[in-house]
Amino acid sequence: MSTIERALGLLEHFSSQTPEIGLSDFKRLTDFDKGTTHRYLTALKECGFLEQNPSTKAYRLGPAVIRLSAVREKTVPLVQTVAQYVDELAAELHELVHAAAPQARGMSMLYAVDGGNSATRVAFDEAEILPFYATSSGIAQLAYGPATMVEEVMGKGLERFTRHTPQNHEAVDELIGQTRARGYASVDESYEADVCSVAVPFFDTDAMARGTLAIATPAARMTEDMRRTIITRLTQTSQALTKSLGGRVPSQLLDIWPPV
Amino acid sequence: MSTIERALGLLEHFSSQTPEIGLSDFKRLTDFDKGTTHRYLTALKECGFLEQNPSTKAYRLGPAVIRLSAVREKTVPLVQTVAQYVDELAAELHELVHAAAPQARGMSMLYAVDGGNSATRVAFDEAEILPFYATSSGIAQLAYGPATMVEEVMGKGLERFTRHTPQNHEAVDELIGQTRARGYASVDESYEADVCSVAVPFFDTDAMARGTLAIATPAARMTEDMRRTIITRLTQTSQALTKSLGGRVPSQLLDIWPPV
DNA sequence: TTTTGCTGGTTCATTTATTGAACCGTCTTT
DNA sequence: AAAGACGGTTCAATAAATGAACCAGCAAAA
Repeated sequence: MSTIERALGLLEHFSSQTPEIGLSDFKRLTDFDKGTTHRYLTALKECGFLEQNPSTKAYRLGPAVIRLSAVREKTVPLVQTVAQYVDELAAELHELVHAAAPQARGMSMLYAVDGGNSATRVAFDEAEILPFYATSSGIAQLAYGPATMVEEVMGKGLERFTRHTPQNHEAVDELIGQTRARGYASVDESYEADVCSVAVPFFDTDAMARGTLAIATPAARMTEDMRRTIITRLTQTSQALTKSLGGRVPSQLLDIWPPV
Repeated sequence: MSTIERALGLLEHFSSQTPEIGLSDFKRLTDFDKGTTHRYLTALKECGFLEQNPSTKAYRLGPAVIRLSAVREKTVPLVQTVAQYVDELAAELHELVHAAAPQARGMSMLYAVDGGNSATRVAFDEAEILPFYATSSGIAQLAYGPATMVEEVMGKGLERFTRHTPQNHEAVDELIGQTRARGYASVDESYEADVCSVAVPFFDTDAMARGTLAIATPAARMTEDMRRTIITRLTQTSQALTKSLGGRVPSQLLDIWPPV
């Protein structure tokens, strides 16, 4: 792993639970040398990706991420398009609805709405990078994305999250095959205990998965009826979103997904 | 400049005008070796900061900036607070209103609204990093921010943007002094020809400038009356915003700024 | 009050990763 | 057909990165 990747990896430690992180905390989180860590933090700060809280000296995400996010949305307005579809689904089904996009080592959150009105809800963290092989979103992306993404996953070890996490590449391949056969991914309790989800891809102009739409519920609420409703609404929404983005649903899915 | 900083510097080349950039274009923009540039782009892509357009192979900003921006706003909800004040000022004064935050080498855009309803407007680019010494926002930040920021600017060369750009550190010091005396910065036509602006800081709990609010107009529309109105509304809005953020306006400004 | 332990931060001899000139395959232009 | 441009790769030489040891300041424990 290059110096650049090691430094940027520090940014992945921030979340709602850890808004600020000190130098020594970073050392503990990463097992990097403190001097090395300090140099990475200083470089990230110099470029605006981090800033220091003046009173605690702890580091937090800086203005560069706001600026670059605005540039990205201005130039590739994906979140603003996705948002309206996610808002609508969340208002209708009253569960956690989220959109994610692939990056090299997992699915990166784009937009999420917790439409839940129940006492029990699926916890959500926008910092999360969902592993490809252990989540519905990830498996949906692998099933309908470039073959090279599957090859990359097959070349790596599989970290275990719950007792249902796929433990070998054959199991992952089986999930991918299943997803291709039925037009959606549903990998229950594989990444988080007691959480069930369904995900579908949405598509680019080259009919490759550009990202995914997913709905997650506590296991108790994912009845057969609920699952059918979710599948129907996700496949419909994906077709509308793909069309909005000027993308193209691959023909093998047009045969499986009910038309809108 | 470290390898990390050189790599991250590539991200600053994206804007509305350049949504995608190819490897060879990056080489021309940066004068880095093509092999070196490719390695930087690959590392940034691996971490989700860049993605490649499948059809053109050109690079564009990736999903990591969206995710980290969401994390940053969740943990330090500055943009969402600032946005309502900027929206209100833009609707009222019908000019370009923007908020920016400091990073090491300039002011980074947080949020902007072009409230203009005239044929002539100030062009705006959210990718922009405003140099401290040549913009109203930058000078306002230097005047009311940590002394170390002024020292850093004084230790560097001053690039010229227009014929009004301050050409030596004495001139910058004079602008800072003037800003401290009157409670706002107004550095006209120094960064862009024919553009006038006024900026004020807003404050953190330690009474240090956390960022700035600014209004920019074409020179022809910045009449004496307009300037007075802008100054009044900016100082009032900064006090309200600082209060919303739980910050503290320094006492020397409370003597200058009219109370709300 | 003194000692210990923790924080953020710095230094520089040693080590490792980075660098960039030269090269490659593919596609477009002349 | 040849030249030129693109994205991308290789590896000997080079420069940057590394991390153990150290620092000052502050808080906690003895």
